[in-house]
Amino acid sequence: MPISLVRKLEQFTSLSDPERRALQTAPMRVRDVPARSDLIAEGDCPGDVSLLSEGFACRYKLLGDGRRQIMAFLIPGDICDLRAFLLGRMDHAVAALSRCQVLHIPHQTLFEIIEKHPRIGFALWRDTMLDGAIYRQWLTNVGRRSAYQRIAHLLCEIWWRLQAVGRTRGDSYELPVTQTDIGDAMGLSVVHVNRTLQQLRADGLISLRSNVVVVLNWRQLQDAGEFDPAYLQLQPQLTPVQRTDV
Amino acid sequence: MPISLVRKLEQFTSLSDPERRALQTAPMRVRDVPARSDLIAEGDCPGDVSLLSEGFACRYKLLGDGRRQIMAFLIPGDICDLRAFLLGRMDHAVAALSRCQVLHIPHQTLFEIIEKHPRIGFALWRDTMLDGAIYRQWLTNVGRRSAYQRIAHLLCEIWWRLQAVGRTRGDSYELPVTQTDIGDAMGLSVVHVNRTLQQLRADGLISLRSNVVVVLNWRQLQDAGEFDPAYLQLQPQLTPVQRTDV
DNA sequence: CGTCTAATTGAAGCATCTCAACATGCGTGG
DNA sequence: CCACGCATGTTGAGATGCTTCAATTAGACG
Repeated sequence: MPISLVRKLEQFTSLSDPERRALQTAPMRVRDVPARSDLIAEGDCPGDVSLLSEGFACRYKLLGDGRRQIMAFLIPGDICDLRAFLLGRMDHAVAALSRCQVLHIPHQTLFEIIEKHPRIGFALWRDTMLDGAIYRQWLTNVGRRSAYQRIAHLLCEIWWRLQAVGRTRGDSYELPVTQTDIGDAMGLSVVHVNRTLQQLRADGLISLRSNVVVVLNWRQLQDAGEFDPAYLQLQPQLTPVQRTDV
Repeated sequence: MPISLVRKLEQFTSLSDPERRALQTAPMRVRDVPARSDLIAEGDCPGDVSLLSEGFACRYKLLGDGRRQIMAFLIPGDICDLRAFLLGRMDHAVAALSRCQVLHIPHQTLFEIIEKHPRIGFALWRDTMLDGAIYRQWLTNVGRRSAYQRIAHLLCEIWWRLQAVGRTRGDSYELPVTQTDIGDAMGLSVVHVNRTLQQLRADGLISLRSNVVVVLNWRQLQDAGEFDPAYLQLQPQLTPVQRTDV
């Protein structure tokens, strides 16, 4: 089921009935976006916030010579442009990697909800802070780890994040992303990503075919990437009931 | 003059008299910290927020093999551990690079101020969002730029940030940081940092001696790093009057 | 089936790293 | 005020992880 703002926020905070109602009754536009198109361009000043409710997207910047750096992968439940709500202009672009569904909430509406329900403001602020934690991990990855370690870490991170929104099936998940995308995210060339993935496969850590990742050896994959999920601030474990959307 | 919380927030938002008063009358502890010591360790759950009012610090993580990644440089006016205010446990450490002075505000106090003055909450949230913008730039640096470009970009960024808090003297500023620190921040070895700095000097872009950076050729330095200060969200220009602290 | 994108492979080059000295500067105790 | 000692900066040389270029193969889709 697509992800709502209520569900998004309840990942981190429990909401009261009035809070939940305020979010549910808010006017909201749904938009479908084709794969490989920009959701938001660098420099945009959107007038509403978009929540990714289905699909895979990324934040990226283009460099002078045309190369690209992907700075984040966005999965269902992630907010694309909270930045513009607070700071106006977007300093980076957001692109759909697969077909996406996006929920739009006018800034004005969101602002009024936060004014009336400050805990929702805190929950969103917390979410911004969590993004920071992910950026720091990525910096560590790109700055100090080998290609092998980086990709291992990335594959772990994505599993955990998808797991929190019910988008995994056991040890496997769909990753609708090209090797070029992985390279642009981890600061590597496609060629090297390709060879590194082959290594990960040869070592029996993962399988990856037609955009489906299967983790075959959790222990080794986590160790390789020095991955510790603590920074993702996930609940100890969501029960199936909590996972049911509102 | 050391930087207060009022001054910090007024970089981005103008405050009303009651808001300013609430911040000024808040109980606050001042602490002096020697260079090269940890302000906050990874895993800490501090009970108050620390604002760096004097000195230079950094956020960092240690890797399994002992290598270090610095994820941010903190300058006067930066908040060290807002993360713990929202998410509890620190996912990284903060170390003083020079001698530092830190202002401590109990979480409880800050929380009450925000409850009473929601705009202060927004201002702090905005600050968190701005940190995100800096992380994204660093990711782009480390992921896709050469050593020469990275360091050029870094030296520009620091000048602009210091300038906003009145810590520059014309085109020069003090950077109490070793070449090892720069390497750990930009994902480079000390040796290569050293050679790259020599190149920047040889090309006449900068001078750097005993921790003093002088930008000799702005145009070339900015071009080299593809630096555009827009992401730092600085006021068009602070007048000397606005710069006067409260 | 042809077309287009993504994945794969080989080979050569280079930016950056590692190791290992050596130089310099600065704070401190004598 | 000098001399020692340690942190920091500098240099040389060899090694390598990753890149680039240039094909080739495999899949997906109308």
